[in-house]
Amino acid sequence: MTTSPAVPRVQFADLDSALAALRAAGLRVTLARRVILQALFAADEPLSAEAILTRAATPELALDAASVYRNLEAFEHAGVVRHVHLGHGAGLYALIGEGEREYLYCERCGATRSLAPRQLDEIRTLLRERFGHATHAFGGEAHGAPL
Amino acid sequence: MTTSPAVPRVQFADLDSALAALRAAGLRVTLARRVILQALFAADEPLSAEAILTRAATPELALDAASVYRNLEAFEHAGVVRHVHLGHGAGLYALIGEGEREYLYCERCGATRSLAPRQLDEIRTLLRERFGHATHAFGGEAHGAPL
DNA sequence: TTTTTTGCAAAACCTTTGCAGTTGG
DNA sequence: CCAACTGCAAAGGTTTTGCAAAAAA
Repeated sequence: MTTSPAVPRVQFADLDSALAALRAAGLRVTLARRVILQALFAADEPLSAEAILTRAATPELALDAASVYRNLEAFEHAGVVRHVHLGHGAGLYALIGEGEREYLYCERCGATRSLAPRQLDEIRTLLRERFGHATHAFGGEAHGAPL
Repeated sequence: MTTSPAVPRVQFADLDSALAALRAAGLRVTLARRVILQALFAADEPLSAEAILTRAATPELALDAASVYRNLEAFEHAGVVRHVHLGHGAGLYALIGEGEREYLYCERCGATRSLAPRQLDEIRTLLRERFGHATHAFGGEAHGAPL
């Protein structure tokens, strides 16, 4: 696998729109919230609270786990992130909105495959037809062929 | 909703075949293992370790949580149960084998809908065709119309 | 008898909560 | 200024691990 260091792939929409969503939800924009969102925007996969803490910690900012959890919950209420579980580990948080991704997790090998939401449209339709569910944020787990 | 107390619904195959599977995997058949499996057979939904502990505890048997976890892990290796997560709570354990069920969990209302495995055949096929997964033990989470 | 399994206790994780001090609007 | 937010510390819930006693084969 090769990487393209000159053209960093921008996976999600901009940070400012996420901050605007926070303001719209009546939340204040703080430094802690900025760096948490930046960590999520920089990653192209869901992050655990601990992973966010690690990535957002800088010499000058003493971010605490409690704040990360409290903020992620606030973000979830504001419709900015969603809280998912892949496998048996800690909960993970992923950005919602423009550029949002869906995830397929392999229980056998632990790999996570990132999908565009549209790639699950057929499955969503089938679920709705068969079981009456208008599924959003579909988070299935599969095991079988490695991802 | 009405119940039929006179005809208890037998949801899964027999306890003896599960015990045979344990022996086949080189595990000993102990009283603790018997009562854990009985609790799972008696329930028609996945149970948490704590739920199993509550249901399996009797005045004469001092079953411990550590034993429940150790045994559920052993059962999983032996192919007798599977370990799933529905929502954000504790892990749940469900029987595998004849009479096995699949579960659809509503993130909005918390309800769990039990399905016959065949009811997911179409979705399994679609997943395999689109993403190359021979999914077994499909454990999707959905939210939308209440279950 | 030999190995596995058990209960108990302690620890490891992950997450939540209380509180006094700080910060954003 | 005032309500919202923060770090710190402590607690809560779930799961794992170490070890000597008990039970299965």
